[in-house]
Amino acid sequence: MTCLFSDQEKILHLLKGLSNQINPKFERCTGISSSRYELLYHLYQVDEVNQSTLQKAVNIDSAAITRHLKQLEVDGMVVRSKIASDNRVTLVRLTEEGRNRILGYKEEKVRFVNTMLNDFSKEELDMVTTMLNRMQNNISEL
Amino acid sequence: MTCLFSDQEKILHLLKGLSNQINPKFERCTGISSSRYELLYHLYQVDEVNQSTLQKAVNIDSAAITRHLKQLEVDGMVVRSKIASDNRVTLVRLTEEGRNRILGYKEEKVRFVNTMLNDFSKEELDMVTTMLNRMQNNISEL
DNA sequence: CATCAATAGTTGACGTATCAATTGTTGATA
DNA sequence: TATCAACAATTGATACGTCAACTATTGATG
Repeated sequence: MTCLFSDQEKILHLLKGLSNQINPKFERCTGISSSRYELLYHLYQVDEVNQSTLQKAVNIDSAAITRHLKQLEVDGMVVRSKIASDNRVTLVRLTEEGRNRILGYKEEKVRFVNTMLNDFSKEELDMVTTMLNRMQNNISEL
Repeated sequence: MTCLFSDQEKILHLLKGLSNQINPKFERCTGISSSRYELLYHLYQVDEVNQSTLQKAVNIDSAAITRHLKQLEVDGMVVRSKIASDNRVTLVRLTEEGRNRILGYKEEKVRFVNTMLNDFSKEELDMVTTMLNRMQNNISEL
């Protein structure tokens, strides 16, 4: 089965395939979805934020943010509260429970990424990073 | 807003963000989803295949394959037929219509990938390709 | 001060991917 | 030949992400 894709096209295919595989595997390995993890981990660092800055940090649609946070609140990982000075915004913060659990997830995540990037040198890591960033920039205004 | 992620973790984040952006943009630019495109394009090359080999080529879940092909059949891009020698398999092939349309999509796709990889040298393309392949291998048995 | 554009968050509709379970068929083997 | 494991395709449940439309609030400008 020959492949008539150009090099460029192959990269698109690879990218798609890789990230389709990552999500389920990440969750199986760590016990949490990668989006949820990023939300929690960001909260871990900043203590308290409103949703829209959280949205920018994690870079997924705000509709998805709302739904994730609602579920994380049900799960007791997160509390949401209104702020008096501006009734539009809702602040989000980790609960004690969430703060504790995130540490376990973090460990599993590190194990996961280390497996994935197991044989990568420091230089290679830098290279992929900048390349992925360049791709992102190149399509950012489409 | 400082970022306490390790280099490895950033790559995961980038990968996710990139591929989340790619899918909607690809569809806006080309007029077809990237999965559908890959299915059609593969069919264009092989003339006729059964679904499971198509599934392996495109590398998405067989449930998704079934649904895509059903819709593509409704859209008149594809025909599915049974084979006498083995009643389990269904063969898929492009219609004339599909065969014509894929060419237009192909052009738009090439334009899209060229934009995304606009400033990449041949060496860089090779490098990303092998790196993405390595990552895929590294997580393949998780 | 009234109006109106901008902002924060939410909801609904939709597309797509996964996994698990199911149906129907085939082929090997006891 | 009857049984049973393997296989192809399908379906149902679930999760995630996007976009577009909507609500409520805020703040600036006439």
